[in-house]
Amino acid sequence: MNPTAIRIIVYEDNPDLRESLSVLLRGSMGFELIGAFVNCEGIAQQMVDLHPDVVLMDIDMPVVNGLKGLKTIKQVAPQVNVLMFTVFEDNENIFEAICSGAVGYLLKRTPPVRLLEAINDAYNGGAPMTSSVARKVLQMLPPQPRVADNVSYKLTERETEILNLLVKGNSYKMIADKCGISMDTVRSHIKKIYDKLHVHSQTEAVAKAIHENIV
Amino acid sequence: MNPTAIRIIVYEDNPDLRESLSVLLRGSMGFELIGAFVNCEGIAQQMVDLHPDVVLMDIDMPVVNGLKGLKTIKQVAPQVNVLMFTVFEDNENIFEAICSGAVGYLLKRTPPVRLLEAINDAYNGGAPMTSSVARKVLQMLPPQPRVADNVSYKLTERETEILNLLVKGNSYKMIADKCGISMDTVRSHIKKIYDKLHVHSQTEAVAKAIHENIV
DNA sequence: ATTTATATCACCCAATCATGTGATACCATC
DNA sequence: GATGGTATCACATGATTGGGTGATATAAAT
Repeated sequence: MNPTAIRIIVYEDNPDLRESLSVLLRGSMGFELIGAFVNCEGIAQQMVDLHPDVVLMDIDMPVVNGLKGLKTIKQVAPQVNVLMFTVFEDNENIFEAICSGAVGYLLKRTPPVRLLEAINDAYNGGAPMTSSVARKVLQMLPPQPRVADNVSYKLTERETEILNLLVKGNSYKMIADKCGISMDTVRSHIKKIYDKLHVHSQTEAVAKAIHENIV
Repeated sequence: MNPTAIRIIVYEDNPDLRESLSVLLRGSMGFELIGAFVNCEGIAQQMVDLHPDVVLMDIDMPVVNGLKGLKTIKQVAPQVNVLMFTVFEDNENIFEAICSGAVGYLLKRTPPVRLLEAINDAYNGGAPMTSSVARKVLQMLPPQPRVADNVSYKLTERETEILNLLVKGNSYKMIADKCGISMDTVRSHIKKIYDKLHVHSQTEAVAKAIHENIV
C-alpha cells in the first residue's frame, strides 16, 4: 500500500503478542506489516515472496526457532534487517544472534514507542539494543587489541622482524635464509630478544609476542 | 552529600556545555556532580581523590583529550564507568574508545532525559550507546569468532593439558614434573599433539594453540 | 572377545636451541 | 675521535627437542 513505509514481518508463536504487534504496526504511520507467522517454517520462501525491510523475530518458538530462522534469512536475503525480540537476555542467545547477523536485540518488555523507534533505527542502519545487551556485546570484543607493542620492549626493527618469523614457526636456519644472514647472527639477535622480553625459550617468546606484541 | 547518588565527573572543554551539564546533574535526584574539568590533565589524581562512579568524557579537548584520559582512567581506576560524550560519530574514535574500555558512547545531541538514563545504565552495568554506534560496534566483531577449539583437533584431556603447559613456556622436563610423568611420556604426548595440529615444533604448536585453541 | 583409544614408559639419533665469549663494521652523535 | 647502538659473524659446549620404533596397561566400544 504505502510505498514509503517500512515493510515488516513478525515471527512470534504467542497469538496474543502476535496480535498486539500486528495492531501496533498497522496503526502506526510509516510501518507496514506484511506478514506474521507462528514460527520460521517456510521462512526462506517468505523472504523471497515478501521481501521485508525488517524482521521482528522471537527466539523461542516451536518447530523452527528464531535463531535458525535468522540464519536462513542471512543465507537467502542477507540485506534484511533482523531484530531479535525475546524475553531472554542470556549471553548464549545474544552471542549467537549477533554472530549470526542480527542487527538488534530487544526485550519483550520494550514499550511500544521504543519498539517502533527500534524498527526505524534498524531500517536506517542502526543496531538498536538495550544497554545491558550492548554491554554483553562489548564483552565479546577482544579485550585490549594492541596496546603494548614492541615499542614497550624497545625491540629494534631487525629483532621485530625475526620475532615475527619465529612466531610463524620458522627455525633459525629458515630465518637466516629469509633474512639473508647467517644462523649465528640470527642466534645473536634472538639472544637479545630473549633479554629484552625476559624469556628463555622460543616458546615463551612466541607466547609473549602473540599476547602482547605484533601478531 | 547523598550517599546513594551516582558520583559523576564531567570532562568538557566548552564552558557553556560544561555549565549546562552541571546544572542538569545538580538538579537531578540520584545524581551527584563531584567534579567538572576542562581537560584530562591531572585525571589520574582526580580519580584517586574523588573516586567517581561514572565519568562523562568529551573526546575533543585541548592539551589532554578524552581518549588519553580514558586510557589513564583504565590504568589507575579500571572500575570507573566511562561514557564518551562527543559530537563525532566516526569509526576511528568509536573503535578506539570501545577498545580502551569505554562503556558507552553518546552524542552531544542526546536529550537530557536520555543522558540521565544513560548515566544510570552505565552505573548499573549497561553500555548505553546510540543504535548507530551499536551498529559500528557490531561491525568490529570478528565475522565468526572461535568456532575452532581444541575439539576440532580432537586433542585428549592430557594432550590439552600439556599443550597449555607448553604455551606457558614450560620445557619437557617441567611438564613432566608438573604432570608427575616421565619426560618420555611428555615427548610421546607432544608428538601426538604435533600430529593432530599438523605442526613440527613447539613454536608452531604454541602459535596455533593461541590463535585457535585454549589460550 | 577383539578392537580402539588413551596414557604410560623406554631407547636412539640427529637436529635444533640456549648461552657464553668474542670480533668487526657502520652510523650516529657528542 | 670517542662513545654507544645496531647489525653482522664465529666458535664452543651442553641441553633440549623432533622423529622413529616399540612396549605395557587400562578402559571403552564393537
